[in-house]
Amino acid sequence: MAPIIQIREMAEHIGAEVTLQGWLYAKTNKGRLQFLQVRDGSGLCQAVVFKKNVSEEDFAAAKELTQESSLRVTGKVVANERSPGIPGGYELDSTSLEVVQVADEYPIQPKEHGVEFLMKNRHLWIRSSRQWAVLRVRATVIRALRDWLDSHGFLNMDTPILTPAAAEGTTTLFEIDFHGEPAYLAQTGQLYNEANIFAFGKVYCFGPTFRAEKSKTRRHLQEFWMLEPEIAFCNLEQLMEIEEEMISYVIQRCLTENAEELKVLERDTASLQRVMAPFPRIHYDEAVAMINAAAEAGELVPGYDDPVPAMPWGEDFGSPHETYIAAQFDKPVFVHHYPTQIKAFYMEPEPGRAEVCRSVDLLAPEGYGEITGGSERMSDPEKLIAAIQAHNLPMEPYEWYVDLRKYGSVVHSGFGLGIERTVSWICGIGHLREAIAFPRMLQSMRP
RNA sequence: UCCUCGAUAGCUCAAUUGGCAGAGCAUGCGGCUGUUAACCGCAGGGUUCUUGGUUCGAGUCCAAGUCGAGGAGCCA
Repeated sequence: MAPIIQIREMAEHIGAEVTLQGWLYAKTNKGRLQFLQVRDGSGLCQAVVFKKNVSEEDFAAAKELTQESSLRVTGKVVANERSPGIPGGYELDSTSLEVVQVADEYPIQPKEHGVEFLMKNRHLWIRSSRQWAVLRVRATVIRALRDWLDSHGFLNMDTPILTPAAAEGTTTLFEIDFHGEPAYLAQTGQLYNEANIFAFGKVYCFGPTFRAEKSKTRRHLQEFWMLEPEIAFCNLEQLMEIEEEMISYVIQRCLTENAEELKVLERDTASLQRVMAPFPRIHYDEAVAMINAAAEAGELVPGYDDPVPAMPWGEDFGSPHETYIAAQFDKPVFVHHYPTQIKAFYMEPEPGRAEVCRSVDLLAPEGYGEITGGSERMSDPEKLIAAIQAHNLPMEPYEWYVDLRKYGSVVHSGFGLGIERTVSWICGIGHLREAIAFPRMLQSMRP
């Protein structure tokens, strides 16, 4: 019996007889010669079936195979420059074939399809090579993030998904019935992580978060995965260093571990190779000045036909503003010190200039938008209570949160990183829905 | 919530001013020893999103609705 191997390891078996097990991705029938494109989850390999090299029955069986039929195919691994595949350059010179199931007529063809059709068939679409590549990059991103954090003294702490109150008060939440009491699906684990750091120093949580926003754009999902590190004895400047080191590491890991996937996606890797710390940093004041200078000069938003709109100091950036700012740099750019009034209550105001706070967003290049948002947290209990009251939030749900500042309060900071946005950026794809296997979007949660 | 666009064969699309419903791919049958979304021949495949209206005549024009896409706001 030939050993069963994964297509990814073909190169290590040149000249050997092996068995591949997988599904038929595509087939070309040339009469006495058939080319079977077999995918097994790890890659894609062409199995060549010559009539004279296999039994009558096996040759006939190969002829009956439809797209996505499951099979096992045995043969000799041959290096051949002409062979397509992931990775390319190897093929299987088949000697025998076992059909597991002949698939029904498969709806997705190797050609252009519309979004609606593909989303309706998402359970099948994930088998297609582009989707397969994106989701493998996603796995690498998550693995690399965890590796970096785990090896830099962070402890993984899981935070609750069922929560009694809004963490930030502003965003729309999914309300559920917690045995007669209203509860909400978490939109962040941050407040709990702030408790965790006083026990463990440096922590991160990673899990799904939920936003019931009426957003219907390529940059929004109703359910997305967020990584949230939180660090004790860490100020805003130190936070930015952590972010840029971690993200540079993740990009470089993807470049080495997912070279084949990025090739499938036809991603321009030169722009990713530039993503090395340090990243440029600009103050909110500076960003507003850049935007208004561009607006005055009549510059267009990169990628759009609309001019950059002017904005008054004190407002949050609109989507066109973010796109314009990010396009001025060839690396991700930090924008820090946003106006206090547009940010969450727990952010530390800048000493001596309380109208701005010690917050920072990281904007990805190429129009991929905000991929992290973070800040130095308020560490004085009296100021925190005042902030909660100023935002008209109820005191009771935050009592434990204020408590943290009474027993050994320290300067601390943290941020959240959106996984789907990061994956979309790395893969160069146009919509977040492709960066998660089964996206939840406004008016769409099937399959 | 607002703005813009769209819906025709299983899929992707075409159909001139309102005048016979079309093609490619997929499917079935046949052919082919190097295909890369192969190619060649033959065949089958339609409630033109729904409802109403205008007209001798509507895929095409009008109205309402449904569904989808892109964008704004908000955000990661």
